Amino acid sequence: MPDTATRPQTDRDTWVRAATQTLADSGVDGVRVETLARSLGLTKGSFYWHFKDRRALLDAVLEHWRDGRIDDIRGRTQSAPGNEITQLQHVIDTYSLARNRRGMQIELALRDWARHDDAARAAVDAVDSVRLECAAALFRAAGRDADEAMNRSLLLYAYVFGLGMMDGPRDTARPAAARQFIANLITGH
Amino acid sequence: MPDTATRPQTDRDTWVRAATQTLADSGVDGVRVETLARSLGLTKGSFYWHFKDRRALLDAVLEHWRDGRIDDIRGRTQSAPGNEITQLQHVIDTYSLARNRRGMQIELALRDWARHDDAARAAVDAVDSVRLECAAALFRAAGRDADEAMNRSLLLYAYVFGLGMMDGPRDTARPAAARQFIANLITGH
DNA sequence: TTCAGACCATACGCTAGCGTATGCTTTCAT
DNA sequence: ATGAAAGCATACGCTAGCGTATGGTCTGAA
Repeated sequence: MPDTATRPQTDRDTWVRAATQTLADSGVDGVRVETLARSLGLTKGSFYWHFKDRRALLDAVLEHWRDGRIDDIRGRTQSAPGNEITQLQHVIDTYSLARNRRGMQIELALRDWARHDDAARAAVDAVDSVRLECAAALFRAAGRDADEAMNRSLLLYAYVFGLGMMDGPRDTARPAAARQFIANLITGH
Repeated sequence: MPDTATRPQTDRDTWVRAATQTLADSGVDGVRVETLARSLGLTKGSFYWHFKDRRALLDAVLEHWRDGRIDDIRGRTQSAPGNEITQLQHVIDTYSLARNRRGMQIELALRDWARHDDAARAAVDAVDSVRLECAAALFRAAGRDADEAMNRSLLLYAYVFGLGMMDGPRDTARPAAARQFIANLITGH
């Protein structure tokens, strides 16, 4: 019994992972099934056995990303004893630091994709709403009222993604003092 | 004497403008010379008379955008009597409001393009550095020291572009109170 | 008038990529 | 052992798009 639900996924996931990588590097339009096949040492014959068409692959990428992000966010913002602000600052660092560059690349590629594609838009929106809600919960736990909590959350995420966009592939890490100053403005400390 | 410098530009500009429009709507990869030609009621024969190749058109788009932006920014931040903060808040509104959606679409398309293309990266960087410097000058005029001025400028622009990215084609204008709260956090009032 | 050059259309060859059709192996249950 | 299905390769037709070649028209200057 090959795990009637999970087992047949592993091969599909190979394609999904490769597609995600290409997405991060070259954008959606860079995700081509023949190119992907070559980079995997396979051919289209394989691809079209696992997926109906190119669109099905893209949808799988979206689903995979969305679920992974939501799990990650939930794990990252749960269980805050009394140091919610520290936790929020950590969230900022997670996104704005040079490490995790890959995650940011995927974010940016997805968000650009979302400008033309409804499914991508839906995935991004779903993740954003979880992110905003979780961050707002932390702000509320730190004593802010509901409106302010949401506004600060919005500022937080808009800032980190905007920064990722402006910085491009620059590895010039910004001075820690600068990062700290901005983080304090956002969190209010 | 047909303006040996400016006159021959007008026809080229027709292509550049159309390309910029398509860029905003569909990203760089949507800018195709045959498609563009059709939408202009022309053919490739015309295009390849004005441009060496597709790349030349893209470079012209970059140059046109860069010069236009820099002029605009300079005009928008010059001549600040004593109300620099008001001026900065106006900059935030300019970008984050639903109007001027087109400008934001171009920004986002260019910035995504800049992730893979060095020339686009250079154009974006050039504009950003002018923007940041001008905004920082306003902050300094409002009494902030050089470091803080630059940090707040960075926060300001990262926020507006990040917001543009998160909002997508949503026309749900955010409540004025929310926008005001965030603008006050950024400017420090 | 006539000739040059600006401006544009038509037609061509070429490539990348999509999706389909078909056949070859390997595995696994009967 | 054998038939079915999983998993993959090969070969095909088709389209969009690039860049080139070539020829047409129209205008202004000599």
